[in-house]
Amino acid sequence: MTDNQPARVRYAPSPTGYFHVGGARTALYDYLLARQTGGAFILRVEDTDQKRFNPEAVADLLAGLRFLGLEWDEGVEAGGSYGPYTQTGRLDIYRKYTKQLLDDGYAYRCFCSSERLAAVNDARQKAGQNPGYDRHCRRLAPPETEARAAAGESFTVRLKVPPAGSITVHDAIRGAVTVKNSQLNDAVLIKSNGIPTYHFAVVVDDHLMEITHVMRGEEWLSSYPLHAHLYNFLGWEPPVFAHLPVILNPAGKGKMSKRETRAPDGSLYPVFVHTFKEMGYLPEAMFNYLALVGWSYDDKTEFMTREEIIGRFSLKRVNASPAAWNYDKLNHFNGIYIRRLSVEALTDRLLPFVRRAGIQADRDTLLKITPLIQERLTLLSEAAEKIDFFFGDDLPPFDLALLTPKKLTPADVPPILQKARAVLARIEFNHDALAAGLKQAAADMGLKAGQFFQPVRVATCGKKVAPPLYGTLAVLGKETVLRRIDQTLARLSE
RNA sequence: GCCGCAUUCGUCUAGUGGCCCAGGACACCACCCUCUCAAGGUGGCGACACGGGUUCGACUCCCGUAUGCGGCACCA
Repeated sequence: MTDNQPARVRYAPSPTGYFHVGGARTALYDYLLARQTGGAFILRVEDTDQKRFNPEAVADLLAGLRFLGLEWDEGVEAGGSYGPYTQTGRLDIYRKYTKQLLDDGYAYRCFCSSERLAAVNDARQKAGQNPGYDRHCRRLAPPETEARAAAGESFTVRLKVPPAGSITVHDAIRGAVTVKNSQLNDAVLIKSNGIPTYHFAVVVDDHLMEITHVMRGEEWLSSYPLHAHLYNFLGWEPPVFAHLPVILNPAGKGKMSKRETRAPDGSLYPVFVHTFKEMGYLPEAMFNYLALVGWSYDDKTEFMTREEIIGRFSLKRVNASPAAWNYDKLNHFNGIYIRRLSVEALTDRLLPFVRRAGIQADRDTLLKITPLIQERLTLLSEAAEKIDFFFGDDLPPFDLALLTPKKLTPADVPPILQKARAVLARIEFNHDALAAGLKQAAADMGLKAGQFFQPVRVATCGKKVAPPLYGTLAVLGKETVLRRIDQTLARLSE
């Protein structure tokens, strides 16, 4: 399927917020390419923005990647021979290449104050020009700038963009993109605090870590030409670049929010990986769906195993246009994956969700209940409210009006329950016997099965919508079933 | 404002000049199955943004317009 050499691919988020689906999709594609080619998936943390750094974000990121099964071979916590894998640990390295750029005349020191920069920006915009820096310090002679720097004056280091001409860059998804150099700014490479900007750090790190494919969000496409100049000035061969389209909100209008919002009905629209996990989305369903947000294999194949996706993934088939996140479709995927699980596996995944909901469930009992709800689940978290009545001896009070089936009256209910009780008392509690007995009982009373079953269901489960009756009664057991029917009958006669 | 990217059913997509009066999936609707709810089955609704070219022939190529998105920070 692939003719690629082993790829070294990195996921390099900046830890400023929780791990969301956009980042997860990028990490997934990185992982796929690395696994497909037998290469390495590397995790690097871009913490050059000290102001927005959030230590909680790193933990959330690692947990999210592990949940999705995107195990990395190298990087944070995994180690490797290209470290450090956190940018603030690489300051000496950046210093070395800054000096090289300065010495070669591809960069210069800038002493402008932020006030002046802001003023220049305003003036340029008012004059109808592109906002940006006016290259004021670009003409300063190196001996002078060195002296000022040595004297302790604060400065940044800027890239010396070629004054004329244009540059053509290649994107694996979009093809060639040409930009005039006049559109480019003399971007800051090193901030006055000595820490590199993203632009500089990413180029140095990717090169030194021998990254072969850079996948990142589309928002970086505009600065790609800048990075390309940097590769040229440093005399390095650039890796393959692929700018992934943004993920749109479900309406397809505008970017998917990086904050979780609620629908008018109060339900949550998750965007963080940890929230999807808490809601009971399966990692395999997320993996499959995420792969399809922007990529497709052919005109009809959608359900694929991890191995199949790894084998079939191709950057050439990544769409250049943005894709809307479709919760309905993800839910559908999740339901399919839940149904594909073995009863044992589903039970094990359900157990923590059920217990978290406050139900004292034991695995053996749950094992018997799972088959009854397996094809009725979209999310693992939905199980609890579907099976709560299986636990505890007595039912919490329910609305007696629920007992009355369509076309019948409340007065019809007691005779039905009495008939059901009589039949249930004498038959064995297995599926076939229950089916035969209850159907016969309905026929004896001249009722449709549905009419006869409703009071029985409500009296034993406490709700109108419940798993199939025969299986439910069998799990509940004769003793509990008869007692609950008696209790309902008693409430009705009060 | 300037620059860049994108534009097929409501949504995700297939389609690389004739196989397409456009195929699949989610959602929606109807019917079937059925003890409720699901699941499953069958069928239906529904799209090439617009205008010019190029060509015997354009969803596919070119130009323009419109719309959306991104960038133009000592944030990533």
